[in-house]
Amino acid sequence: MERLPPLNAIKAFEVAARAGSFTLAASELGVSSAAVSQQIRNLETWFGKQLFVRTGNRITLTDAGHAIYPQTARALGDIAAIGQRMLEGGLRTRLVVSVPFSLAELWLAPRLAALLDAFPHMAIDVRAEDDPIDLMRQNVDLRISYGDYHYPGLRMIRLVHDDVLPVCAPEFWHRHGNGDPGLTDLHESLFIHTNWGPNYASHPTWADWFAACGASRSPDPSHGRRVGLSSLAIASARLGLGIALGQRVMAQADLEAGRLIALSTVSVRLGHPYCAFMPPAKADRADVAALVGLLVKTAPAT
Amino acid sequence: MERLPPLNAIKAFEVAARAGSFTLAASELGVSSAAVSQQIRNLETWFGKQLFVRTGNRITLTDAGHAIYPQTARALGDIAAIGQRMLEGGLRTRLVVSVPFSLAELWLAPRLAALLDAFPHMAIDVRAEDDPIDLMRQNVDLRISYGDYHYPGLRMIRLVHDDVLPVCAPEFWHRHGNGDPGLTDLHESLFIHTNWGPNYASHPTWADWFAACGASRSPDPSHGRRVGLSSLAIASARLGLGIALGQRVMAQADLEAGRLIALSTVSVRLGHPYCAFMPPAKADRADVAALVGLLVKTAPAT
DNA sequence: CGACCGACCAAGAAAATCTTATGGAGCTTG
DNA sequence: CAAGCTCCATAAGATTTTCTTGGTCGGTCG
Repeated sequence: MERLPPLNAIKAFEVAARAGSFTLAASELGVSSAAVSQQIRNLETWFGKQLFVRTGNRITLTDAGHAIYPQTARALGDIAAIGQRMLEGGLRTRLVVSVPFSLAELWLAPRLAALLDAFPHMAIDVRAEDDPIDLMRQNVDLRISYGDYHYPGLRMIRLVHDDVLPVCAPEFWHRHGNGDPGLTDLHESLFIHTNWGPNYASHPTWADWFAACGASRSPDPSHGRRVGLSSLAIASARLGLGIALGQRVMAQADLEAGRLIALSTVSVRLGHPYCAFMPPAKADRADVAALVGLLVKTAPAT
Repeated sequence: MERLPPLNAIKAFEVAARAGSFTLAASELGVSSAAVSQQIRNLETWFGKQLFVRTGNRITLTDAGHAIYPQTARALGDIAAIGQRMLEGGLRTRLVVSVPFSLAELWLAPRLAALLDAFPHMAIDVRAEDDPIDLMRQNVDLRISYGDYHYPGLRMIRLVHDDVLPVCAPEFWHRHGNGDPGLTDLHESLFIHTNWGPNYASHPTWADWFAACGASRSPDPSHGRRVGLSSLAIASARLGLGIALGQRVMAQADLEAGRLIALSTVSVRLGHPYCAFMPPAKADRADVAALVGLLVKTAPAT
């Protein structure tokens, strides 16, 4: 004894009945019109009754379809409302954002500043932590991570596909530079190497950058300075400690302010983009949407 | 911007919350407990909130789960009710049964008589028609067909896997018989051949029956009588026109009444069972359920 | 009358779902 | 207190559902 009609077919029916067209319904649902057609037919054979009359290329609700439409719309509306209630449930309007350590200061902070300009009363928690993290357990509304692996069930939005380029402080270049954009003759000890940690095997190194230049040089990481965080490489370069292979998004502000200079136009793309992850239900929250919108907008065109 | 939580996960949640156990919920849903576990987790990541607390091998609703349960139950109940309304919609309580020509008289009719004994006021339409038929267009509530091909979306119930055996009228055997259960010496013209029609290539013939006996004989269908309907073969045999390879379910009554005699205990199974098909929603109708129940009950154990 | 639009259909592709098998945590029992 | 049970979690692979693609047909509009 079957009990419940196929729920996704009910959903398709509700949209199609409202839209008055399978094609429109399809675009609302983000699928092809054939898919809607099939779902509707599925429901019709379940009931053993036609729900639409097909007159050539147009559809109209049958009496039976008319009879059940309001109920379907109401029931689905109720279910949609469940998601909303869930969001307000905790009566906590604090927005919790989690970012990797490296992005917190040089990338997220300035953007958050812009957001707070627009919404001065928004309560935001920023948590700096490295993967892996569990959104649910730690009550995180929005997580920024490196990599576009599609975690099952989480909504993902690509933010920026960054690249790295050699940067250093102007004084440093004044003192040590030789004017060669190929950086071929510089002493090995002048380079800052970033150790990305075990989780980030795909990050570019100085060897990658020189290879992109067509040079065979590859400064030995055992000489020179080494830092364990990409934002720290930028900071070190800014302080005149050497030439860093810095991520553009992190160096941007310093470059514009003249605290850093780019030593070449050659850059190497990172293996993956930075992405935002969130539980799908939270994508509807105004504050989450605002922040994601801002982050996407301020991303350089990829 | 996603809008609706995954509906099947909602369904799983409703059942699990009501049952208080994933395992029980799983058996109610007819799936494995792992499936329920996954669906629940799916919903939890969608909301970004736990719905159950897992304490070892036991589960309890969280506050959030408690908060949404009533809504889910109500919404799903509404959707289930849609199916019910659909059934009563036409205010027609007439039960429409469709059977192949061959089954109408000798198989369905006596069973319907039994049903009407029990429910004298039941209004029944019997339609005799061969495949293919379209349940929906022709407003058929229950279709009996040969073959257990699972039509997509229709509920199917196997009724009886019939076999054929040689039968004839007692007087006929008295006149022409030779006492040999192998029927080896009978003249070819005494056999009645059934032409099952183009759709039924798998039906057994006299050749199959003799092969089952281990005999090499195979009466030439160009001699003897030929009929185009299996029930007509039974009727012809009853009238003394020859020896038919009759289906047991059709000959049953005549055999018991002595109007036909079985000439052998050797029988050949049909290629497929007879099955009942119906739109899933109609399986809930009391009259449909009653008829199906009766048909299943009166089927000989297979 | 011809071009376009929208629904249908069938086949293959893609994705969601389920099963199986395994492991662990907490009861219950001897 | 340990052994055995039950029940949930998890991962990998299988299965089934769902979706897309490409093509056809009927109807409508210019």
